[in-house]
Amino acid sequence: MTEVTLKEVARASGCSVATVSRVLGGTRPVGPEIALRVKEAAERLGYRPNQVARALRSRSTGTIGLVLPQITNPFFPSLVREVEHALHAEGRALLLADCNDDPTTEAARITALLDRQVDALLVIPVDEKHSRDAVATAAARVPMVLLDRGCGTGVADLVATDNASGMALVLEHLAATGRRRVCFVGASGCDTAAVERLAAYEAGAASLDPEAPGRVELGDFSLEWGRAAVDRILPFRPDAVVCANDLIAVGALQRLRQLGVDVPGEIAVTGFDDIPMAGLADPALTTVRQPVRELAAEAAQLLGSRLAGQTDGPRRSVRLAPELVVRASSAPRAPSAQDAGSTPTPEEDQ
Amino acid sequence: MTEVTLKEVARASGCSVATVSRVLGGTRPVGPEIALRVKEAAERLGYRPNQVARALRSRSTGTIGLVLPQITNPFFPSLVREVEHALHAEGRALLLADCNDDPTTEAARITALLDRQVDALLVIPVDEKHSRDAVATAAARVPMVLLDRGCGTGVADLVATDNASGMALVLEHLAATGRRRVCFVGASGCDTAAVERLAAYEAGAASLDPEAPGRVELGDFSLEWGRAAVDRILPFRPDAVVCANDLIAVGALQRLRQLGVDVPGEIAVTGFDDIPMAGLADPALTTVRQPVRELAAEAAQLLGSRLAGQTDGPRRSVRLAPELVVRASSAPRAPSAQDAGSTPTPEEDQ
DNA sequence: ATTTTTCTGGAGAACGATTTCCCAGGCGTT
DNA sequence: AACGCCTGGGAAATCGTTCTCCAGAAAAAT
Repeated sequence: MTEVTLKEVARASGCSVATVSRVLGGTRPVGPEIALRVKEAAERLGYRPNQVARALRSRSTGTIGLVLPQITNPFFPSLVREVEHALHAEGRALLLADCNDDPTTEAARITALLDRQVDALLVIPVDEKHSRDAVATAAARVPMVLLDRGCGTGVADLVATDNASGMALVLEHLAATGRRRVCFVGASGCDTAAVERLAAYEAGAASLDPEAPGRVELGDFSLEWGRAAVDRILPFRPDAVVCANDLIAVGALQRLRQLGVDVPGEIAVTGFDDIPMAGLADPALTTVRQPVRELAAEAAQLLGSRLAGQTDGPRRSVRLAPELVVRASSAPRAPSAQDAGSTPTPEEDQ
Repeated sequence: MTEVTLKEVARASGCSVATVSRVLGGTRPVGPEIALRVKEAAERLGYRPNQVARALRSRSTGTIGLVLPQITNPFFPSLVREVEHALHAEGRALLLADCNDDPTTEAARITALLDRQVDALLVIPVDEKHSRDAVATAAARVPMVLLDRGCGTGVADLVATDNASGMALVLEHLAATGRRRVCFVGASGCDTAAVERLAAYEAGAASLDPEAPGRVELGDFSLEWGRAAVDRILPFRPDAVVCANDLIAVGALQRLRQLGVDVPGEIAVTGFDDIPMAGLADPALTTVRQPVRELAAEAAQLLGSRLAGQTDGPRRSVRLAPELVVRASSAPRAPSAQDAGSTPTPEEDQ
């Protein structure tokens, strides 16, 4: 019933532990008949190498830590899933830490994982500024890849979606479908997703309609904020509401429906992320799909190359292009001319 | 830059590694002045005990493995979150494994975690039958607690929601609000959640209306099935649709809305789990809230007691009572008498 | 035939902590 | 004063691997 160790396999096959280790690990050539005896004995006894002992000796646990703000954020589960699969495919395991959107616990989780001798860290930082210290000191000790969100510059490698081009896709789409008075509902948070999407919106919106830049409202990445923001932007009579993520957008949709506003007839609504809920909203939400699988694969590969010795190259920053998913919430307006009172756009009822 | 070890602390404080270990671990009393020297040196050097070495010696990694079917199933993230917090609160870490709803990869993940010397396993089994072998053999090696779903009897400890009483709450509620022709949309899967909820429905529905047992349709735990199932039960003109989980229910709501059926006016819809999406559906979904935090806490505590030596007691099975969350989707019908044709219930318009 | 290289296998030292065993004093008892 | 007990501390074994030496034999080169 007790654990089968190398020593027992050695005894059973009549040779030394060194030889057994060599046979099983393929480290050095071993005579064919002894190799066979060893393999048989190991098989027969059901030997499984003790990863802890192996880790102690080889100074590598084969474990990767993943620290994220909140697993309950609906964008993360699919990301976690892909990361887990990518890591398991190379024989590594995933230590998961949820830090409740709090930089302090984030720091605590990071040191806890370092104490456990993780080979590397994947971190989705909570806050661009407040996460920085913990991330930087940790990055000095193990390879670290930031995922989905950045954390200052030059602190660690980064794999993230190209928020700017995603937002540009949204604005082009809205422009192409005749929307002119666009508002933005974003988050005032200090994570890079919030910052970059806002910046990209402002850049794009300015070029879209220079003299009448859209109204910008900032709250947090929540459904409740989406609902509340609608009441604050409605007086500006927008014909499109660009939201910084899908949760906000779904909240906005709910409130608009409650107020009897026609979406997409009067107002188009767009999100960002393409969480599962987006396709199920009513109307289905036009959004920007993050390349989740590719993000995970890229992060895993980058991590792998850092672990394989490329530990001192320059910091890499990989941006993956997202994809626009057009759904009902931004469908072109039927020529109902219902909103002729506010901003008459003569070319729309040709 | 290199790792600070016990030996270095010993040298810096002028005593042996044994003494340092005793001071820091509090294993045995040590003279006050030496203890102080040691603590100062450890602090000054920034000593952090190497958990791998500690694990090898003490035969305990402080790591718990969690194996679940699919992290993307919207019920699981909150459960994972609570489990993670409960474990971290006692200084343990969580190794996460997602097995893609496949019993074969589930078995592979379990052995991978065992090879990593996890102290115990938390498993949400994919399938009551096909998961059994892997779970049973693993349970023979480490403490194991099944979470949310069972896996045969007597295989391992179990902490789960009392599905039967949850379903009973739903049926009582529907009966109390005057629903008579109830249909059930469930899952034909072999996990205990599906089985128990179906069984409880059949028991409760029979006692509710003995001569006209409701129609039962079985598919899987998905939104798509919820949509499809609506078309199959509508010919039976139900006034309530009980769904085995929230995903099915939300799918059903969508299809019913598409067909122009009034919910809850004509038909009430209920779900199970209370995933975040439930409160956001339109109409908001009446459902059964699983006590997620309590499930996690109970599982962690049970695991703790097993790890503390209670390894040979009888298998425990803990069932936690869920809570009915009444929302709009099952509101009592306004006395509009719109459905007078199907099942006239004279007492409802008093 | 002798020297050098290669090749195979074993003995044993790490890895970094915990823990057992042992020893040197200090104190109390007879 | 002698003996035993208790206390505080160090030396060393241990956990299960990996890996570096080292020794002997066989093969190759001189």
